Amino acid sequence: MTVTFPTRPRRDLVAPDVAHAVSLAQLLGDRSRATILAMLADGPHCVCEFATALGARENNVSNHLARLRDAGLVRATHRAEDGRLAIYERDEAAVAAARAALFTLLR
Amino acid sequence: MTVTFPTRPRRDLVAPDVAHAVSLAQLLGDRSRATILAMLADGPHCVCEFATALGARENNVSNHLARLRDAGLVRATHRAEDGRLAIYERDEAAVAAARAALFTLLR
DNA sequence: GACATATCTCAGTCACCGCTGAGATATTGC
DNA sequence: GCAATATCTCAGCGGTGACTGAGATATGTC
Repeated sequence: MTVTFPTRPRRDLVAPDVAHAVSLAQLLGDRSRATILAMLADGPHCVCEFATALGARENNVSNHLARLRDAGLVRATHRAEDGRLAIYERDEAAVAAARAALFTLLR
Repeated sequence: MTVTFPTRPRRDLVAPDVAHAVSLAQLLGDRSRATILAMLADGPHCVCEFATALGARENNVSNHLARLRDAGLVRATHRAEDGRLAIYERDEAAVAAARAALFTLLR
């Protein structure tokens, strides 16, 4: 049920801890990173594919991928066919956890 | 089903449009705004309550609320008891739409 | 009316973050 | 070995955005 506003403002309210959800939202709040995550929903991609689709430089994309890696949302693998390519894929468990954290904010 | 990485990188990939989800994530990517939205899940609050809970100044909170208002996520009302108080409540339809947009990013 | 309270607006400042440029590493193909 | 390709790292620059300070408005209280 929804609580109605009391007669007088309350001064004892405690701010909920939103730090985790905020850091996730900051990651999603960039066009490049959001696009990367959306593209990864359809399967793995290499850095050069992101760079082409985004119209961005590869070192720029690499920086964004490092942020996503640090957050655990994606991981890099290498294929035997061409060891130069860094193939990125989503960590589905981490993505599900991120979904849950953001939904808690907007529950 | 998940698509595996092809033999060669593709150069014809198109970046999906994530603009709306990104702007929402930017709104959530700030501790003050995220806290405000989380507090509003339990019912309406006035500006001074947010300011106290956040340890922030009221003009600062007012600025954040203006951002959330512009995005349509919250709206302000005034009670008859004290017309000075601006009581904020969430727009549940807009919040649901925001949830859906962010879910699309992490689908 | 005078004062206090609650909120809003906006210009100015400062810190953070994304992009660039340069250079390094590793792998493949000739 | 040498050149090309793919990626990574990092310092530096510039723009965006959050916080502050000052002032305005509106309402409530005495």
